This record gives sequence, C-alpha cells and structure tokens, in this order.
Amino acid sequence: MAKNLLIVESPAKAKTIEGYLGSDFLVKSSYGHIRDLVKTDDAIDTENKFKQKYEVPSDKKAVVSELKKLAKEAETVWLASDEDREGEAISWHLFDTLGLKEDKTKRIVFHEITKPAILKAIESPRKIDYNLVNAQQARRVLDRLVGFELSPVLWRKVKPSLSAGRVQSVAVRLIVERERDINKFNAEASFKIVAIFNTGKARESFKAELPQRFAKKDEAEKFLNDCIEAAYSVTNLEKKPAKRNPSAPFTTSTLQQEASRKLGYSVARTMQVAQRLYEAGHITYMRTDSVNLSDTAIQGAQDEILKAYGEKYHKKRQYKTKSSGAQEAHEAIRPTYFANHSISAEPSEVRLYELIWKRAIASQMSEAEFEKTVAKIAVSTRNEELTATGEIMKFDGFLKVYMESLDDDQDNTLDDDTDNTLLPPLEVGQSLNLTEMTATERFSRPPARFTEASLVKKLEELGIGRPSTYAPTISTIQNRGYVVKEDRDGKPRDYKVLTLSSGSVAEVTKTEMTGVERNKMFPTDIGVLVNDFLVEHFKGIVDFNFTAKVEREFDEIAQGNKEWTDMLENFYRPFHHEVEDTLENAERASHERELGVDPVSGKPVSVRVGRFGPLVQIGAQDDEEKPVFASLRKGQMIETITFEEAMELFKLPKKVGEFEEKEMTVAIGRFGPYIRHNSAFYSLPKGLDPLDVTQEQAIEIIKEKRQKDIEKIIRVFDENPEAQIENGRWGPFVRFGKQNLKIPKGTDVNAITYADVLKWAEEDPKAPKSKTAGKTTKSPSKKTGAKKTTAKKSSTKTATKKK
DNA sequence: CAGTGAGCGAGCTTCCGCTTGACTT
Repeated sequence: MAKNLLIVESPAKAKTIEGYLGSDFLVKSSYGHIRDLVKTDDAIDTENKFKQKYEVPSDKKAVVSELKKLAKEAETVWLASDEDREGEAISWHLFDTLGLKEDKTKRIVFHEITKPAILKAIESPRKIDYNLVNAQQARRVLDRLVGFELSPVLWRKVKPSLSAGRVQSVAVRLIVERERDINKFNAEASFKIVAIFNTGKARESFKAELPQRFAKKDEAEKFLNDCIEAAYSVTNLEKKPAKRNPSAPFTTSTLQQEASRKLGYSVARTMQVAQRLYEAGHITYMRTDSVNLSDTAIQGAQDEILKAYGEKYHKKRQYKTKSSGAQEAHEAIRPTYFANHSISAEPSEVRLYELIWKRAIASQMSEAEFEKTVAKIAVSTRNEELTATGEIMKFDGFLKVYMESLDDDQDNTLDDDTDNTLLPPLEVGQSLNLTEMTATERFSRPPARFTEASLVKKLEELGIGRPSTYAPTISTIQNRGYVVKEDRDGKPRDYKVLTLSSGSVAEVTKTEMTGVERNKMFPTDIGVLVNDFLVEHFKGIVDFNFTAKVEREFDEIAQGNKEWTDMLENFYRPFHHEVEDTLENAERASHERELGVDPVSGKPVSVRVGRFGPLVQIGAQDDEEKPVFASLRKGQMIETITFEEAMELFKLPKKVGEFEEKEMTVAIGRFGPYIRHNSAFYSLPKGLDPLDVTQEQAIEIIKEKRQKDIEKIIRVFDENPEAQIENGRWGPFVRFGKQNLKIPKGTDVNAITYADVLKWAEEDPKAPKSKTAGKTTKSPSKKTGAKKTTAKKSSTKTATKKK
C-alpha cells in the first residue's frame, strides 16, 4: 500500500500529478467539497454563535468512504486542495470528516500543475489555516442565511418557488435596470458629414469626415450648399506611430466573452466544451480568475513562437490581474502543450482550443506597430476642417495569430463606421477634388442590452460570483423565469441622406431597422416584480457593492483580524429584523396597472401578473360577468404596454374559415403567428399580418406546407408506410410513427433496411416502452427516478424528517 | 344557535461554491 495519500479537488488533476510522483504516492480526488450545510432550516443556529450542521451529501458518500479507507492505510495524508478560501475549507472538511490525525496530516499548495511546483510544495508543508477556513464559513453561512430567509419572503409576498440570493438578485437587478435605461432613452438625431476626395490621379480617392455633427438638417444642408463652390486643400499632415499590445491569456470570464463573440457559444456551452478539453489533457484548468502563466508555460510559448514565427515576434510578458476579488489559485487558461497549434476532436472543441491557443500564444508576442496619418482638409467657404485618417500596419506582431473582438457596448456613443484605411500620398498645401459629399442622419444609441457573456463581465467587475458559478448563475436566473434570452425583431426607422454631387444637393429618405436584438437578456414581468420588491425592502442586500463590502470583511477574518461570528452577528441581527418586518408589514407585491376603459363594454382594462404569467383583463374580478383575459406576447411588458397594444391582444385567436370541413384559426404563439387546422400548426410567412389572413390565403399556406413536407421525404419503407427517411433541419433522420430516430454516424442512407429501423427504434432511449411495468413508487417525482442507486439514503432521510 | 373571524392543515419550494458524471429532452 502507498505510504502517502495526496488529495486534490479534481480527478483530472490527480491523474496528472500521479505521473509526477513516485509509487510512494497515491493521488486521489475529493471531487470538490465533500460536505455541505444540511438542507433544512436548522442548518445554522443563529442563537448560538452560528453553529453549523454539516452532512455528506448522498452523491459524495462513496468518495468519502473510499478516502477514509485509504487515509487509514496511509502513513501521511497530504491535503492538496486549491490555495484559496474554498480550497482551505475543503482541506478542513476532509481533515474533520475522514478523522485524520494532526501529526499524520500535511497541508500543501501549488498554483500550477508542473513537476517542479509539486515537488517544491511537498518540501514545504504547512498546517491548515483556520483563519482562512473561518472566512469561508462566514461566506457560506451568510449566503445560506440570505438565500433561505429572503426566498420564503418571496413565496409569501410574490409567488411560491421563487428565489433570491446575494449573487442572483444582483444579476437580475442589472438586467432590469438596463432595460429601464433603454426604455427611457431618447435617441437624438444628428447629421454626419462624409466627403470623398480624389487627388486627380487614378485610384487615389479617400474618405474624410467632419469631426463635429450638425444637430439640424438645415445646418447640414447649408454646409453642403456652401461646399458646392468651395475649394479644398490639405492644411496639415501628421504622422505618428501607434502600438497595440496583446490581451492577457484567458480567465474563465474572458474566455466566456470571447467564445460568445467569436464562436457564438452560450457561457454554459463554453464551459462544457472547455471541461472536455481539460479532461482530455489539452488545456489547463478552465475555472480560474488568474492571468498568470507558469514559468514552464512562458518558456513553452517562447519556444513555439521562436520556432513558428521567429525572434522578432517574441516578447516575454507577465500579466497582473485587474479584478480585486481574484483568488488566483490556478494558472490562466492555456494549452497544455504550445506545440499543438490544433487538436483532433469534435469541431466545437477544436474551435475553442484554437481560440485558447491563439490567445495564450499572442500574450507572449510582440506588440503590433502602426503608423497613423491624420490629414486636415480646409474648405474655402467654411471655417470647419475635415479630417481624414489612415492607418498602416508597420509590423503585425501578435496580430499574426490573434485579434480580440469588441463588445457591442464598447462603441455606443453614435453609429460609426470609421474604417481606418490607407490614404494616398498627400502634401501640405495640395488641393483636392471633391467626388461626393453626404450628410447622413444618425442617431445616438441606447445602452447595449446584456448578453450572457457581458453580464458575466459586469458581475466580475463588481466582484460578484466566482469562475465556477458564472454559468450556473446565468442558468438560474433564466430557470426562475426572471430573465429570458431571446431575439427581438426591431422596428423600421427613417433617416435622411443629403448628397452633394455634380454641383447640386439632393435629399432622399432611407429606412433602417432599429432595436434588432439577437440572443440578448431581457427581464420578465416577474423578474421586474421581484427586483422592485427586493430593492424596496432589502436595499442593502441587492446593492451593487454589498458583495465587495462583505468580501473586505472576509479578508479581515482570513488575516485573523476579525472574529467571523462577530461579523455575522453584525450582519444578521439587522437583516433578520428586516425580514421579520417585511413579512409582517409589506403588501403583496403587484404591478397591476389600469390602462383605460374598453369603449365597447365600458369596463376597465388592466394588466397584471397572473397564475400563468402577465395578462390583460377587461372587467373587474368581482363583476357579475366574468372578466375576459388575454396573455401578453413576447416583447410586451406590464410596465410599458399601451392601451392600444393591449386591446389588439383580444383580436386573436381568430377563425378564418373552414378547410376540409375543419375550422382554421389564426393565433400567435411562442414562435410567431400560425394557423391551426385539424390539430396541426402552420407558420405564417413573415410580413403577413395575422389579422389580415383570408380563408384563401390560409388554405394556400396549408397546401404549401403539406407539399414541402412531402418533398422532405426521401424514402418510405415498403414494409411499413409509418417508417420513412426524411430530410430534417440537421440532415436525414428516420420517422417511425411518433418516434424520431437518429441515423448513426457513417451510415449510408440508401442502405438502411427496415430491420435497421426496428433495431434503432428498440434502442431509442426515448422509446415509449412499457412505462408502467414494475414502477410502483408512490411519489413519481423526477428525483426518485434519477437516484436508483441511493435508495437507502432516501429512506434514511425521510426517517430523520419525521422526528 | 347561527354567523363570523382566526388559525390550522401538510407537504413542497430556496442560497453560493467546489467538483464530475448520470440522468432526460
């Protein structure tokens, strides 16, 4: 048996480290935390120094008993969890739960998984740092108290099953407030002047712009008119060098942002793919807030850059973290081997790997060098000067491999399409010919809505949440129904363009789409309702600086300058008082709004959140005649819907006639307007107003859809017409009655036999097999099905609950 | 004795951070 048992948090890490150490060491993983507060309300005794009740959750029982056994057999147990607050607590929980002995236990730490780093760590073991452990307990207890006292307030005052917490409630607040900022934003129009000049020589035309804009069309028109007779000349030429530095290698948050911008991945997808890369040994750990690279990594990157691009492209760089809450227990995210420019894996993994490789390599490369030229151009009839800028790259440096994308909101002042292109050779005093000049009406832009990734960025800036929780938090606030991620169509908007060419000024009106959104975060009515309630009654908790404030106190605890129970005492007493006070005195939260009076019935029209979501209602609850209801549609909210929009909702669903002796109904659903006929759904073509659909049009749409469905069928099996091969959205699949079957990779579609279909149908996990057989459980909840292996545990749990 | 108001029933939901599978859709 091994003399030494070394415990780390991640099994992939354990495997790597085992390779570095000799056979004297057995390396195992705790799979993160092994203990947590019990789920019940008595987990913390607030009257008795916040004494906690911990338990080993059922899915950790096996790990704990194995570690216990191995620890007993080992001479020395090395606790090698991460070097941060949570890691220290994991070590302490292991020490306590496994029943380790003080003299047989050593605590070690390392920030990078390299052989020298580990050997060095083993040479300098220490004891568990109980100040750090206490800081973690304070964090854990505070989060539980906040979450488990606030949530029940919401159940009572808003709706059951809702949740609130230090992190999620602030995330929702950010989205709600951004939405309000956008709603109250007034776009201001101004006219932007762009001129195209030429020097008289072929292919030597370029663009210049007036730095200032005109607020009024008249002013812009006057400028263009003044320019008809004007002469133009270069008054000033300035050339200056510019440099651009590469970004630091990825952290969890920056990886999520770039994968979102460049690859269109959700934050959850990014983490899933990164996890696979990590487990396959392609990249270092993906949950990190550090931009630091190990010495071996810096050397590895240097070797690769010298080999692939030459010395001129290399520059050794050390990065420092910007976010204050960072705990830096790991390295930055980087490829394990810089020599692998790419890997062979699933396409999603390859793309993410290449992104990580490029970013890490670029971070050790030299800066890109530019020469920027700014030319000022005088207009003889006006005082203003036009500006032309050109930029040429003198040396590409890191741009040879990597160029970071910009956020939408990094350029939100005014619509802009300044492209820095090449200028022809110019001289001061040189006169220029005007090819064309335009004055285009542009509008100031509202603040950008959050994407999942830009929300993560904001949370990180505020020090809220950790790398391991960004993705789950984003999921939670969507699962609770506080926010939705969706597309919005936007509205057309007219703008004017004045053009001066061939000596006269002409005006045209053009149309652009505004407010088009893709994959953005929008608050729901329930999200707004909960947020406003929390902001009104628990301002301190949903304050953007709350986390930063308590983090400072956690740091003091970690340094041994503060008692963790004192800190909690100071926080909890007033907080709990607010909870009690709110439960007792606060009104039920409601956002009911009266919109007006229905001209037909003379009854009031109002909007509110109902059992199944936001609704409009004509008539009052206590009327003799029952009120009429309609649900709000995608994009409509209680706060902003108008009387006219609300009344429109009652016009649908609408019958549009009969076809094949069945009624046709037009309505708007989750995916847009549709016709329902004989329990089948037919989408309306874009641009057709559902209110205008005639019987003839509806029949036409149904027939067209049927025809298209027929065209999708590749083959029908002779043995059974219910079985057919169809062309689907992602390629061919087999339709077998109500089952949709995947065709296994590499199968020749033409060679599929009916026997194959029967076999696949049998193997299909979704197959509607004999469900009723054998299952006699009284509570058919999701959990009972999922936890077959832990039947024992659930029985003990119910037993403890009874007492 | 009838009507009214208050309380109870009986079980559920929920936090944040650290880790992977094992599930279903």
